[in-house]
Amino acid sequence: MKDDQLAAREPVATSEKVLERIGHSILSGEFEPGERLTETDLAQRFGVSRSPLREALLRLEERQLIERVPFSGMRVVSLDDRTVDELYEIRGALEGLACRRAAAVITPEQIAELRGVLAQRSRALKSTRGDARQQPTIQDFHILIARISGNRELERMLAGDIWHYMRAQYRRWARARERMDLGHAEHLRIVDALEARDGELAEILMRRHIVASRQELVDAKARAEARGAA
Amino acid sequence: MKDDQLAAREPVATSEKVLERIGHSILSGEFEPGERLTETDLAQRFGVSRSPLREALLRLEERQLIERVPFSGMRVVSLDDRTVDELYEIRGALEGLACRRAAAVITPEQIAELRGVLAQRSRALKSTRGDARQQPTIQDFHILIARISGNRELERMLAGDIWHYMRAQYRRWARARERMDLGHAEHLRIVDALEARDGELAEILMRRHIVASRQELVDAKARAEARGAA
DNA sequence: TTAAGTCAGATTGTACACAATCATGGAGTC
DNA sequence: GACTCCATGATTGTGTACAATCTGACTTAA
Repeated sequence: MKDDQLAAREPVATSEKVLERIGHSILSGEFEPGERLTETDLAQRFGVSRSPLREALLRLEERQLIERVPFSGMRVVSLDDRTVDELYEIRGALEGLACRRAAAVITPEQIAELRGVLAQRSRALKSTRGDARQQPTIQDFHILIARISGNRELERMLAGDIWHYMRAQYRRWARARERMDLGHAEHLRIVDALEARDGELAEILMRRHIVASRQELVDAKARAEARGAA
Repeated sequence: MKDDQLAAREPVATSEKVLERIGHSILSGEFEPGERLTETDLAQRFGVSRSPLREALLRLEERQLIERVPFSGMRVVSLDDRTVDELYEIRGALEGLACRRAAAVITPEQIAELRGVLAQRSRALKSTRGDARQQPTIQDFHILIARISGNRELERMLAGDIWHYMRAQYRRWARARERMDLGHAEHLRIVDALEARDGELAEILMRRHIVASRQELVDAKARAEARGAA
């Protein structure tokens, strides 16, 4: 069962199904960033009419996964370095807030749950030899903190597609696993701070963690470009 | 000219025009929160077909201004107290970030611009006798800081409709002007901090300012309910 | 050679008809 | 009397045809 909560009913309408499919195609990299899309092609490709397809595309546009220009065409969003920087900065502020609030209300059971997620992720990391594409619990840790904070709007915001998309572009370059181990240590320290009910510290640690993640992305991209063409 | 920047082209498509109209109707309170809407009625009302109307409604749903349930109906979102609390908390974190970053890069010209906005608002406040509905520059101050911060995604986020809608519900109760004067003083202190390039202080002041605004909303609503039916 | 103008092709935007689904009310039964 | 079932109306979801708009190439003239 996937719907963790809040009655996420299975999609019955065609538009919902095609929305999930296209969204997944973008997030998984099946559609390249910047790739041009046409309604007719997509409709044929997915075997649906243009009407439900359009609905899906409009939603994706509102979620900033595709860009459209009237009467002209549409394309998959390509996040440039500046935008990724900006998004990471926003994410740091939001997750910092989540940590601060979570520290005030967290229960022992929830602490155990957080540690469980980290342990599961650590195991999965070893078994798959660091293949980042098969980590189902990476962002679960962050989302879980947001949920513990009790701020549903914050949780909803941090669960948005744009963040997944941002991370997806990261996976393209990051084959190295050093960062993963470092990240794991940082995660543990965040949980420690939450357990100590030190909201201020937890917020600072989370902000640093996100800054470090962003820095690793920059470095990984630089290395990749140095290998590729320079 | 309204398009401040970024080539906000005038809408040519019917769906864009009807989107603006419905959005304005919701934000202005012409459509009550919780009011039920039907596609057929709205289509007749605005003299358009259901197709462009549906596009507008889908966008509004993604922006959390209306709620839809498949095959059943749709209604204008009604923000309950808890949600407003959560949104204010998020807004505080985001605007705090904007202040922190703006302090690092602000120019004397931009400081003057901020003071200009405050002065204009102060004048408007006197001339219209504190009628909150005719304040075109209230949120301009906040958006301007976000713009100065240089984080375009942050600016886009803080310019979202949901925040306008949240404030709109506030205007319903707030006729008193004490809060406006207090808010004015707080705004001035924020600008002072920005001018001193004290990002940390600016962030703290902005967070407090938003907490105070939220508190005033709670009090105003309590007073209104006490007057009305209690 | 370059520039503007125009025309065709492609693509999106809109309208309308029909199908799928849901909610409400009443009839029937236990 | 309360409950279940079913039919009917209302509402949204989908398919298809057509109109509006844009892009790019080709022509033509300076």
